[in-house]
Amino acid sequence: MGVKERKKMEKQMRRSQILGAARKLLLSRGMDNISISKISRESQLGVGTIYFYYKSKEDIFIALQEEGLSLLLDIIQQIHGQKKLPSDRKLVKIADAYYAFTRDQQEYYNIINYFLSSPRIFFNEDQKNHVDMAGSRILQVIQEIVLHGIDTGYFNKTDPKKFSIMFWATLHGLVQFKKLEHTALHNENIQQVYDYSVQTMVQMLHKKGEE
Amino acid sequence: MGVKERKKMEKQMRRSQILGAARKLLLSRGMDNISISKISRESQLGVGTIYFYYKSKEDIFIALQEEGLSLLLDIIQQIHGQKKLPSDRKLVKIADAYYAFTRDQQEYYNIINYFLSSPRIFFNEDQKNHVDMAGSRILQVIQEIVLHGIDTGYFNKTDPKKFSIMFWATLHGLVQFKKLEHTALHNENIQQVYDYSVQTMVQMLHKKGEE
Amino acid sequence: MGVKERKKMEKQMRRSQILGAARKLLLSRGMDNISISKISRESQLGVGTIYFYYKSKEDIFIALQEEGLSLLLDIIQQIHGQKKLPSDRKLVKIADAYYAFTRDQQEYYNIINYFLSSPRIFFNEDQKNHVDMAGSRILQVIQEIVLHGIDTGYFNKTDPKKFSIMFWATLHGLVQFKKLEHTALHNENIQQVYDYSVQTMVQMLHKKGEE
Amino acid sequence: MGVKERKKMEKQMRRSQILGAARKLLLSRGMDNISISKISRESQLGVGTIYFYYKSKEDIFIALQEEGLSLLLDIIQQIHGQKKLPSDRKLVKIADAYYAFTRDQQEYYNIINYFLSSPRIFFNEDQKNHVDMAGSRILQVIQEIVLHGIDTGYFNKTDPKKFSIMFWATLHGLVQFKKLEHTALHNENIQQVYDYSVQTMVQMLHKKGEE
DNA sequence: CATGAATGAGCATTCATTCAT
DNA sequence: TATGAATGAATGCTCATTCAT
Repeated sequence: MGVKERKKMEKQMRRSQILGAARKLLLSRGMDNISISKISRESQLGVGTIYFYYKSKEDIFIALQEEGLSLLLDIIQQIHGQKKLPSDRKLVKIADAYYAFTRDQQEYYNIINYFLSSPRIFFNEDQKNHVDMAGSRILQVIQEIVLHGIDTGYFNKTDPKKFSIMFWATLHGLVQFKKLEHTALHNENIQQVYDYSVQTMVQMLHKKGEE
Repeated sequence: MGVKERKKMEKQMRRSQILGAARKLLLSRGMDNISISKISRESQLGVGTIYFYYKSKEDIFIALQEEGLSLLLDIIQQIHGQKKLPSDRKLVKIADAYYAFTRDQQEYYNIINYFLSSPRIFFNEDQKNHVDMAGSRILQVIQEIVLHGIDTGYFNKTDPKKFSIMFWATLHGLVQFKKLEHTALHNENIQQVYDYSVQTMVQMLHKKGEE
Repeated sequence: MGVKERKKMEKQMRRSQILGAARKLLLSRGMDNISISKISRESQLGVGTIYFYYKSKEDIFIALQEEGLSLLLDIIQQIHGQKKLPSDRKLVKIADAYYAFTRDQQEYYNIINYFLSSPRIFFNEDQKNHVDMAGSRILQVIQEIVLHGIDTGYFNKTDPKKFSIMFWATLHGLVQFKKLEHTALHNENIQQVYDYSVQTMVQMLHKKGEE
Repeated sequence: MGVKERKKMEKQMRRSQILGAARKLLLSRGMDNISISKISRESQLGVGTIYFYYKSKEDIFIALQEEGLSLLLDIIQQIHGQKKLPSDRKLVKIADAYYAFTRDQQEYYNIINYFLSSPRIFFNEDQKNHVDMAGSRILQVIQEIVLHGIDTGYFNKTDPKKFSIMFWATLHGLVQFKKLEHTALHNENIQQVYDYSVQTMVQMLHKKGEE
C-alpha cells in the first residue's frame, strides 16, 4: 500500500519535473521556443519519458495554461471573497489585478494570450473544453459581481453576461495595445487608458442621478 | 538618372511580384503555410532573389500587414467621409465594418492580429515607425469623429483619445473572444455582445437626457 | 503435478489474452498499427508481461498467422469433406473459397502474405517447422483431391504434388495482382481472370475427349 | 549554354548519386532498412539535398523500382526480339529469364515484389500509374507472343490477355513459394515445379492432337 | 510472475539561410 | 542582380526493449 502511494507520488513528481522544465523554458525563452526535445534536455528526461507523462506537446501547454489561469483565478476570487467591498470597487480591483498580472506574470499571460489569439487550432474538442472552462470561471465571477450589484439596486439593469464579456474583452484588448504605446498610440500611456476605461465602464453601471 | 529611375521601378516591380505571391499564399493557405521557398515557387523567382529584396520572412509579413491595415483603413475612411452621417452612426458603422473585416478578410485579420498579440518584438525602430503608423491612422479617424461629436455638442465631453483607444480595444478584444463562443462563453453569441458593446459605448457619449 | 498443470493453463490463458488483443488490433487497425504498447493497453497487461510470453513482436505475428492459416484450412477441409463432390468441383470450390477469404478476411490474408512475401527470414528452425506446417496442410488437401481424381480415373495422370503447388501459387499470384487491376492490367477484372485460370487448370486435368 | 548543360549534367549526377546510395542500402540491408537519413549518410549529402532531388522517400523507391523493372523488361524484350524463336520457346525462355532474375537480382526482385505484395498503399495515384505502367509493358510482351501464336495457328484460341496474366501470376506466385521449399513444400524443389508449370501452361496452348 | 517507467535512437519532413556562380 | 543547389539543425512523435521493484 505504501508502495502504491509512493509510486503515485513519484509520478506526480515527474509530471511536475516536466512542467517545471517547460515553465522554465517558457519564462526564459518564450512560447515559440519550446520543443519536446528542449524540455527533454532541460528536465534531464528522455523524450520518450515526456511522452509517457504527457501524450502531446499540446497537453503540456494546456497544463501550463491552466497553471496561469488558476493563478489568475485565485487572485480574482480572493477579491471576490471580500464581502464588505462594494460591487464597483470589486470590478476596479479585479481590473487592476488583471493589469498587474499581465505585467508581473508576463509569460503566463503570454501563454494564455497566445492560444486565445492564434488563428491556429491547437486543441481538440476535449482539450478546448477543458481549458476554456477554466477561463470561463473568471467571467463567471465578474458576472456574479455585476448581478449582485443589480440585485441590490446598486447597479443599473443591464445584461450581466454581455456586460461581463464586454468588460473583460476591453481589458484584454487594452493590454494587447500596450506594445503600441510608443508608435500607434503616440505615447499615450496605456495604463491611464486602462484606468479610464475601467472607470467609464463602471460608471455606466451606476444609476443615473443617484450616485 | 533615367537609368536610375528605371532601376528603381524594376526594384519596385520585383517587390510587388514577391508580395503578390506571398499574398496569394496567405489568402489561400494561411499564415502558417508561408515559407520562403513556397513564395519562391509561387513568384517564379529564386529564393536568393527573395532574400535580396526582403531580408527575412518577417519583413514580408510586415509588408502584408501593411496591406491589410490599409485595406481596413480605406473602409473606415470611406465611412468617415460620409459627411451627412452623424457621429454616433459613424462609430457604429465603423464597428460593424471592422467586425465584417475580421470575418471576410480573415487572413489579413490574422496577420494583423499575429503581430499585435505576439509577445515577441518584431520591429526594429525603423519598421516600428513605418508600420504602426498605418494602424495609428485608424485610431485617428475614430478620434476625429469623437472630437467632432464633442465639438458640435452632440457628445458628452470625454477624453477623445482615451475613448477612441478604449473603443477600438473593446472591439479588438471581443473579436478575439469569438473562438470562446461555445466554451467559456456558454453559447453567448459574440456578435450580439459586440453590438451590445458598441451601443453601450456610443450611448455613453450621448448627453444624458438629450438624445 | 496439479499445480504444474494449473500453471500451464494460466500460461495458456495469458497467451490467448495477449493474442486476443493483438488480433483485435490486427482486424480493426491493420498490420502496420500493431505495437507492443498498443497490445499492452488493449490486453490490460503490462508491456513487460507481453515480453514474458512472446519474446518479440514477430512472435505474435507468427501466432496470428497460424490463426489465419488454420481458419483458411478449416474452410478448405470442410469442402474436402463433402464426399459427394467430384474432384474438379472441389478444386473450384476451394479456389473460390480462397478468393473470398482474401477479400473477407483481409487482415489475416495480409499477415499471411506478409511473411510469405517478405524477403527477410523470420523464422528460426523451430518456428519454421511449427508454422509452415499449417500452410503445408492446405497443399496436402489439394494434393489429396488431385490424387483421388487420378486414382479414380477422373483426372489425367500428372505429378499431383507439382500440380497442387502450381495450382495454389497461381491463385496466390493472381490475388496479389488485384491491386494492379486499374493500372498494369488495364481494367481487366481480376476475378474473371481468376475464374478463367481455375477453369483452365482444372480442364487440364481432365482426360482429353472424355467429359 | 555550356553552363546550362553542365548544370543539367551535374543535376543528373546528383540524382544518380542519391539513387546509388539508396540502391546500395537496398542491396546490402534490404528494403526495411532504408531511411532518408541513411541515404544521406551513405551519399554524403545533406538530408535537405535528398529532398531537393526527390520530393519524398516514395519517389526514391519508385526510381529504384523502375530501375529493376526496366532491367527485367530489357531481358524480356531481348528474348521477344528473337524473330526466329517459336512462340512457345519464347514463353519458356521468358519464364526462365524471370526465374534467373529473381535469383540473380534478388534485391531488385525484392523491391518490385515488396510494393506488389504490401497491403499498404505507398503511392498516390500519379505515382502508381507511373510505376505500374512500367510493369504493364512486361505483360504486353507476353500477350503479344500469345496473340502471335494464336494468329499463326500455332496456339489454340484462348483469351490472350487472361492467359498472359495467369501465366505471369503463376510464375510470380511460385517464386514467392521458394522460401517454403524446405517446410511447407517438404523439399519439393521449386525450380522443378516452376519448369513443370511453365511446360504445362505452354502445352495448354498447343492444339490438341497436332503437336 | 508481473509491472510499467524510462530510454534514446529513429523516423520523414521542413525550413531559413548561405553562397558560388 | 539573380539564381537555385546545398545545408543540417530542428520538429513532434513512436517504438521495441530493458530492468528495478
